[in-house]
Amino acid sequence: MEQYLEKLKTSGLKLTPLRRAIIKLFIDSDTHMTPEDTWATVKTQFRQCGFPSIYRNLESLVECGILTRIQQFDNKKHYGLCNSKEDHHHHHIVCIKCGKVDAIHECAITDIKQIKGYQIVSHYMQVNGICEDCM
Amino acid sequence: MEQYLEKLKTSGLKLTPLRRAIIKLFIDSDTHMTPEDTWATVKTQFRQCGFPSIYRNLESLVECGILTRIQQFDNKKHYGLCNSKEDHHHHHIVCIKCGKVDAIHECAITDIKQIKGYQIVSHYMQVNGICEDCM
DNA sequence: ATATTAAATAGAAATTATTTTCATTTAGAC
DNA sequence: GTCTAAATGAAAATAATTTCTATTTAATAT
Repeated sequence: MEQYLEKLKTSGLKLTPLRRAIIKLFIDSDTHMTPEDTWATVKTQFRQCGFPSIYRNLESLVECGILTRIQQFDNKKHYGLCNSKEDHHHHHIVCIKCGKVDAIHECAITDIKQIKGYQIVSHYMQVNGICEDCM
Repeated sequence: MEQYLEKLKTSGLKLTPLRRAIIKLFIDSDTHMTPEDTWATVKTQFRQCGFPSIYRNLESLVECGILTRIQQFDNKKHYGLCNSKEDHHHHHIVCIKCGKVDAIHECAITDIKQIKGYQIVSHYMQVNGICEDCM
């Protein structure tokens, strides 16, 4: 938890009870979640927690590097905890069984200078796999 | 156009006027589009073209390899023409200026056997760049 | 401790995107 | 031409996300 609160502070975001609860939820659940998933759990502790706060916070927490966006092609946003210790470029692997997210530092693109006449600006990579617990 | 119609046939999908128009639109526009973009253009030719047909067809065309899903993190679906000649594993590069999509065959993951105890199942990679025309 | 202030919150309502349902039409095979 | 499963359009429903606004609160300086 400490490392995440540190990131919040660095980004100038306030440590509100809601934010703490969201972060704790991601740490405890160890899976990626949609805004609705998040809200469903958080509202058991904060009876009057609104959707907008969930949506805004999930995005804020991505901005400051605590969460990462996970792609699922199902019309919903998905977020996972970014457990990377380091700050620089990395990707994530997602367990297709339990939804667990892990930072990975393998990256092919850094070696590729030029692609068919394109100038590379950025890239997104998501690896899907099965984690040890789910094998 | 021929190569795409071939893919349709192989997948057992009927060649309807709407499908032909959608494919032609992607060929001509040379950019990725949301269902709404697609509908807006297609309806100039098919006055009574409904949303559901657009949504269904875009997904069908992804299934048979004519289109590919493009990730944009903006709550909309995005589709681009998949111009890969070959059938096997590949990724796409997207021009951040004009939206043009190209197949690329560079792939890092094929070299990586194991990631931190995960068994790799699949991966998605999207490279964003600037194409020659936009440089 | 207390006051201050910009940031964060909840709630309601609005907006936007997507899907379902179903009756009708049509492409492709015979 | 006939047939049949697939595809279509229209309306309505659903689901996801955002906007708006008044209120509250965390963090800072006093």
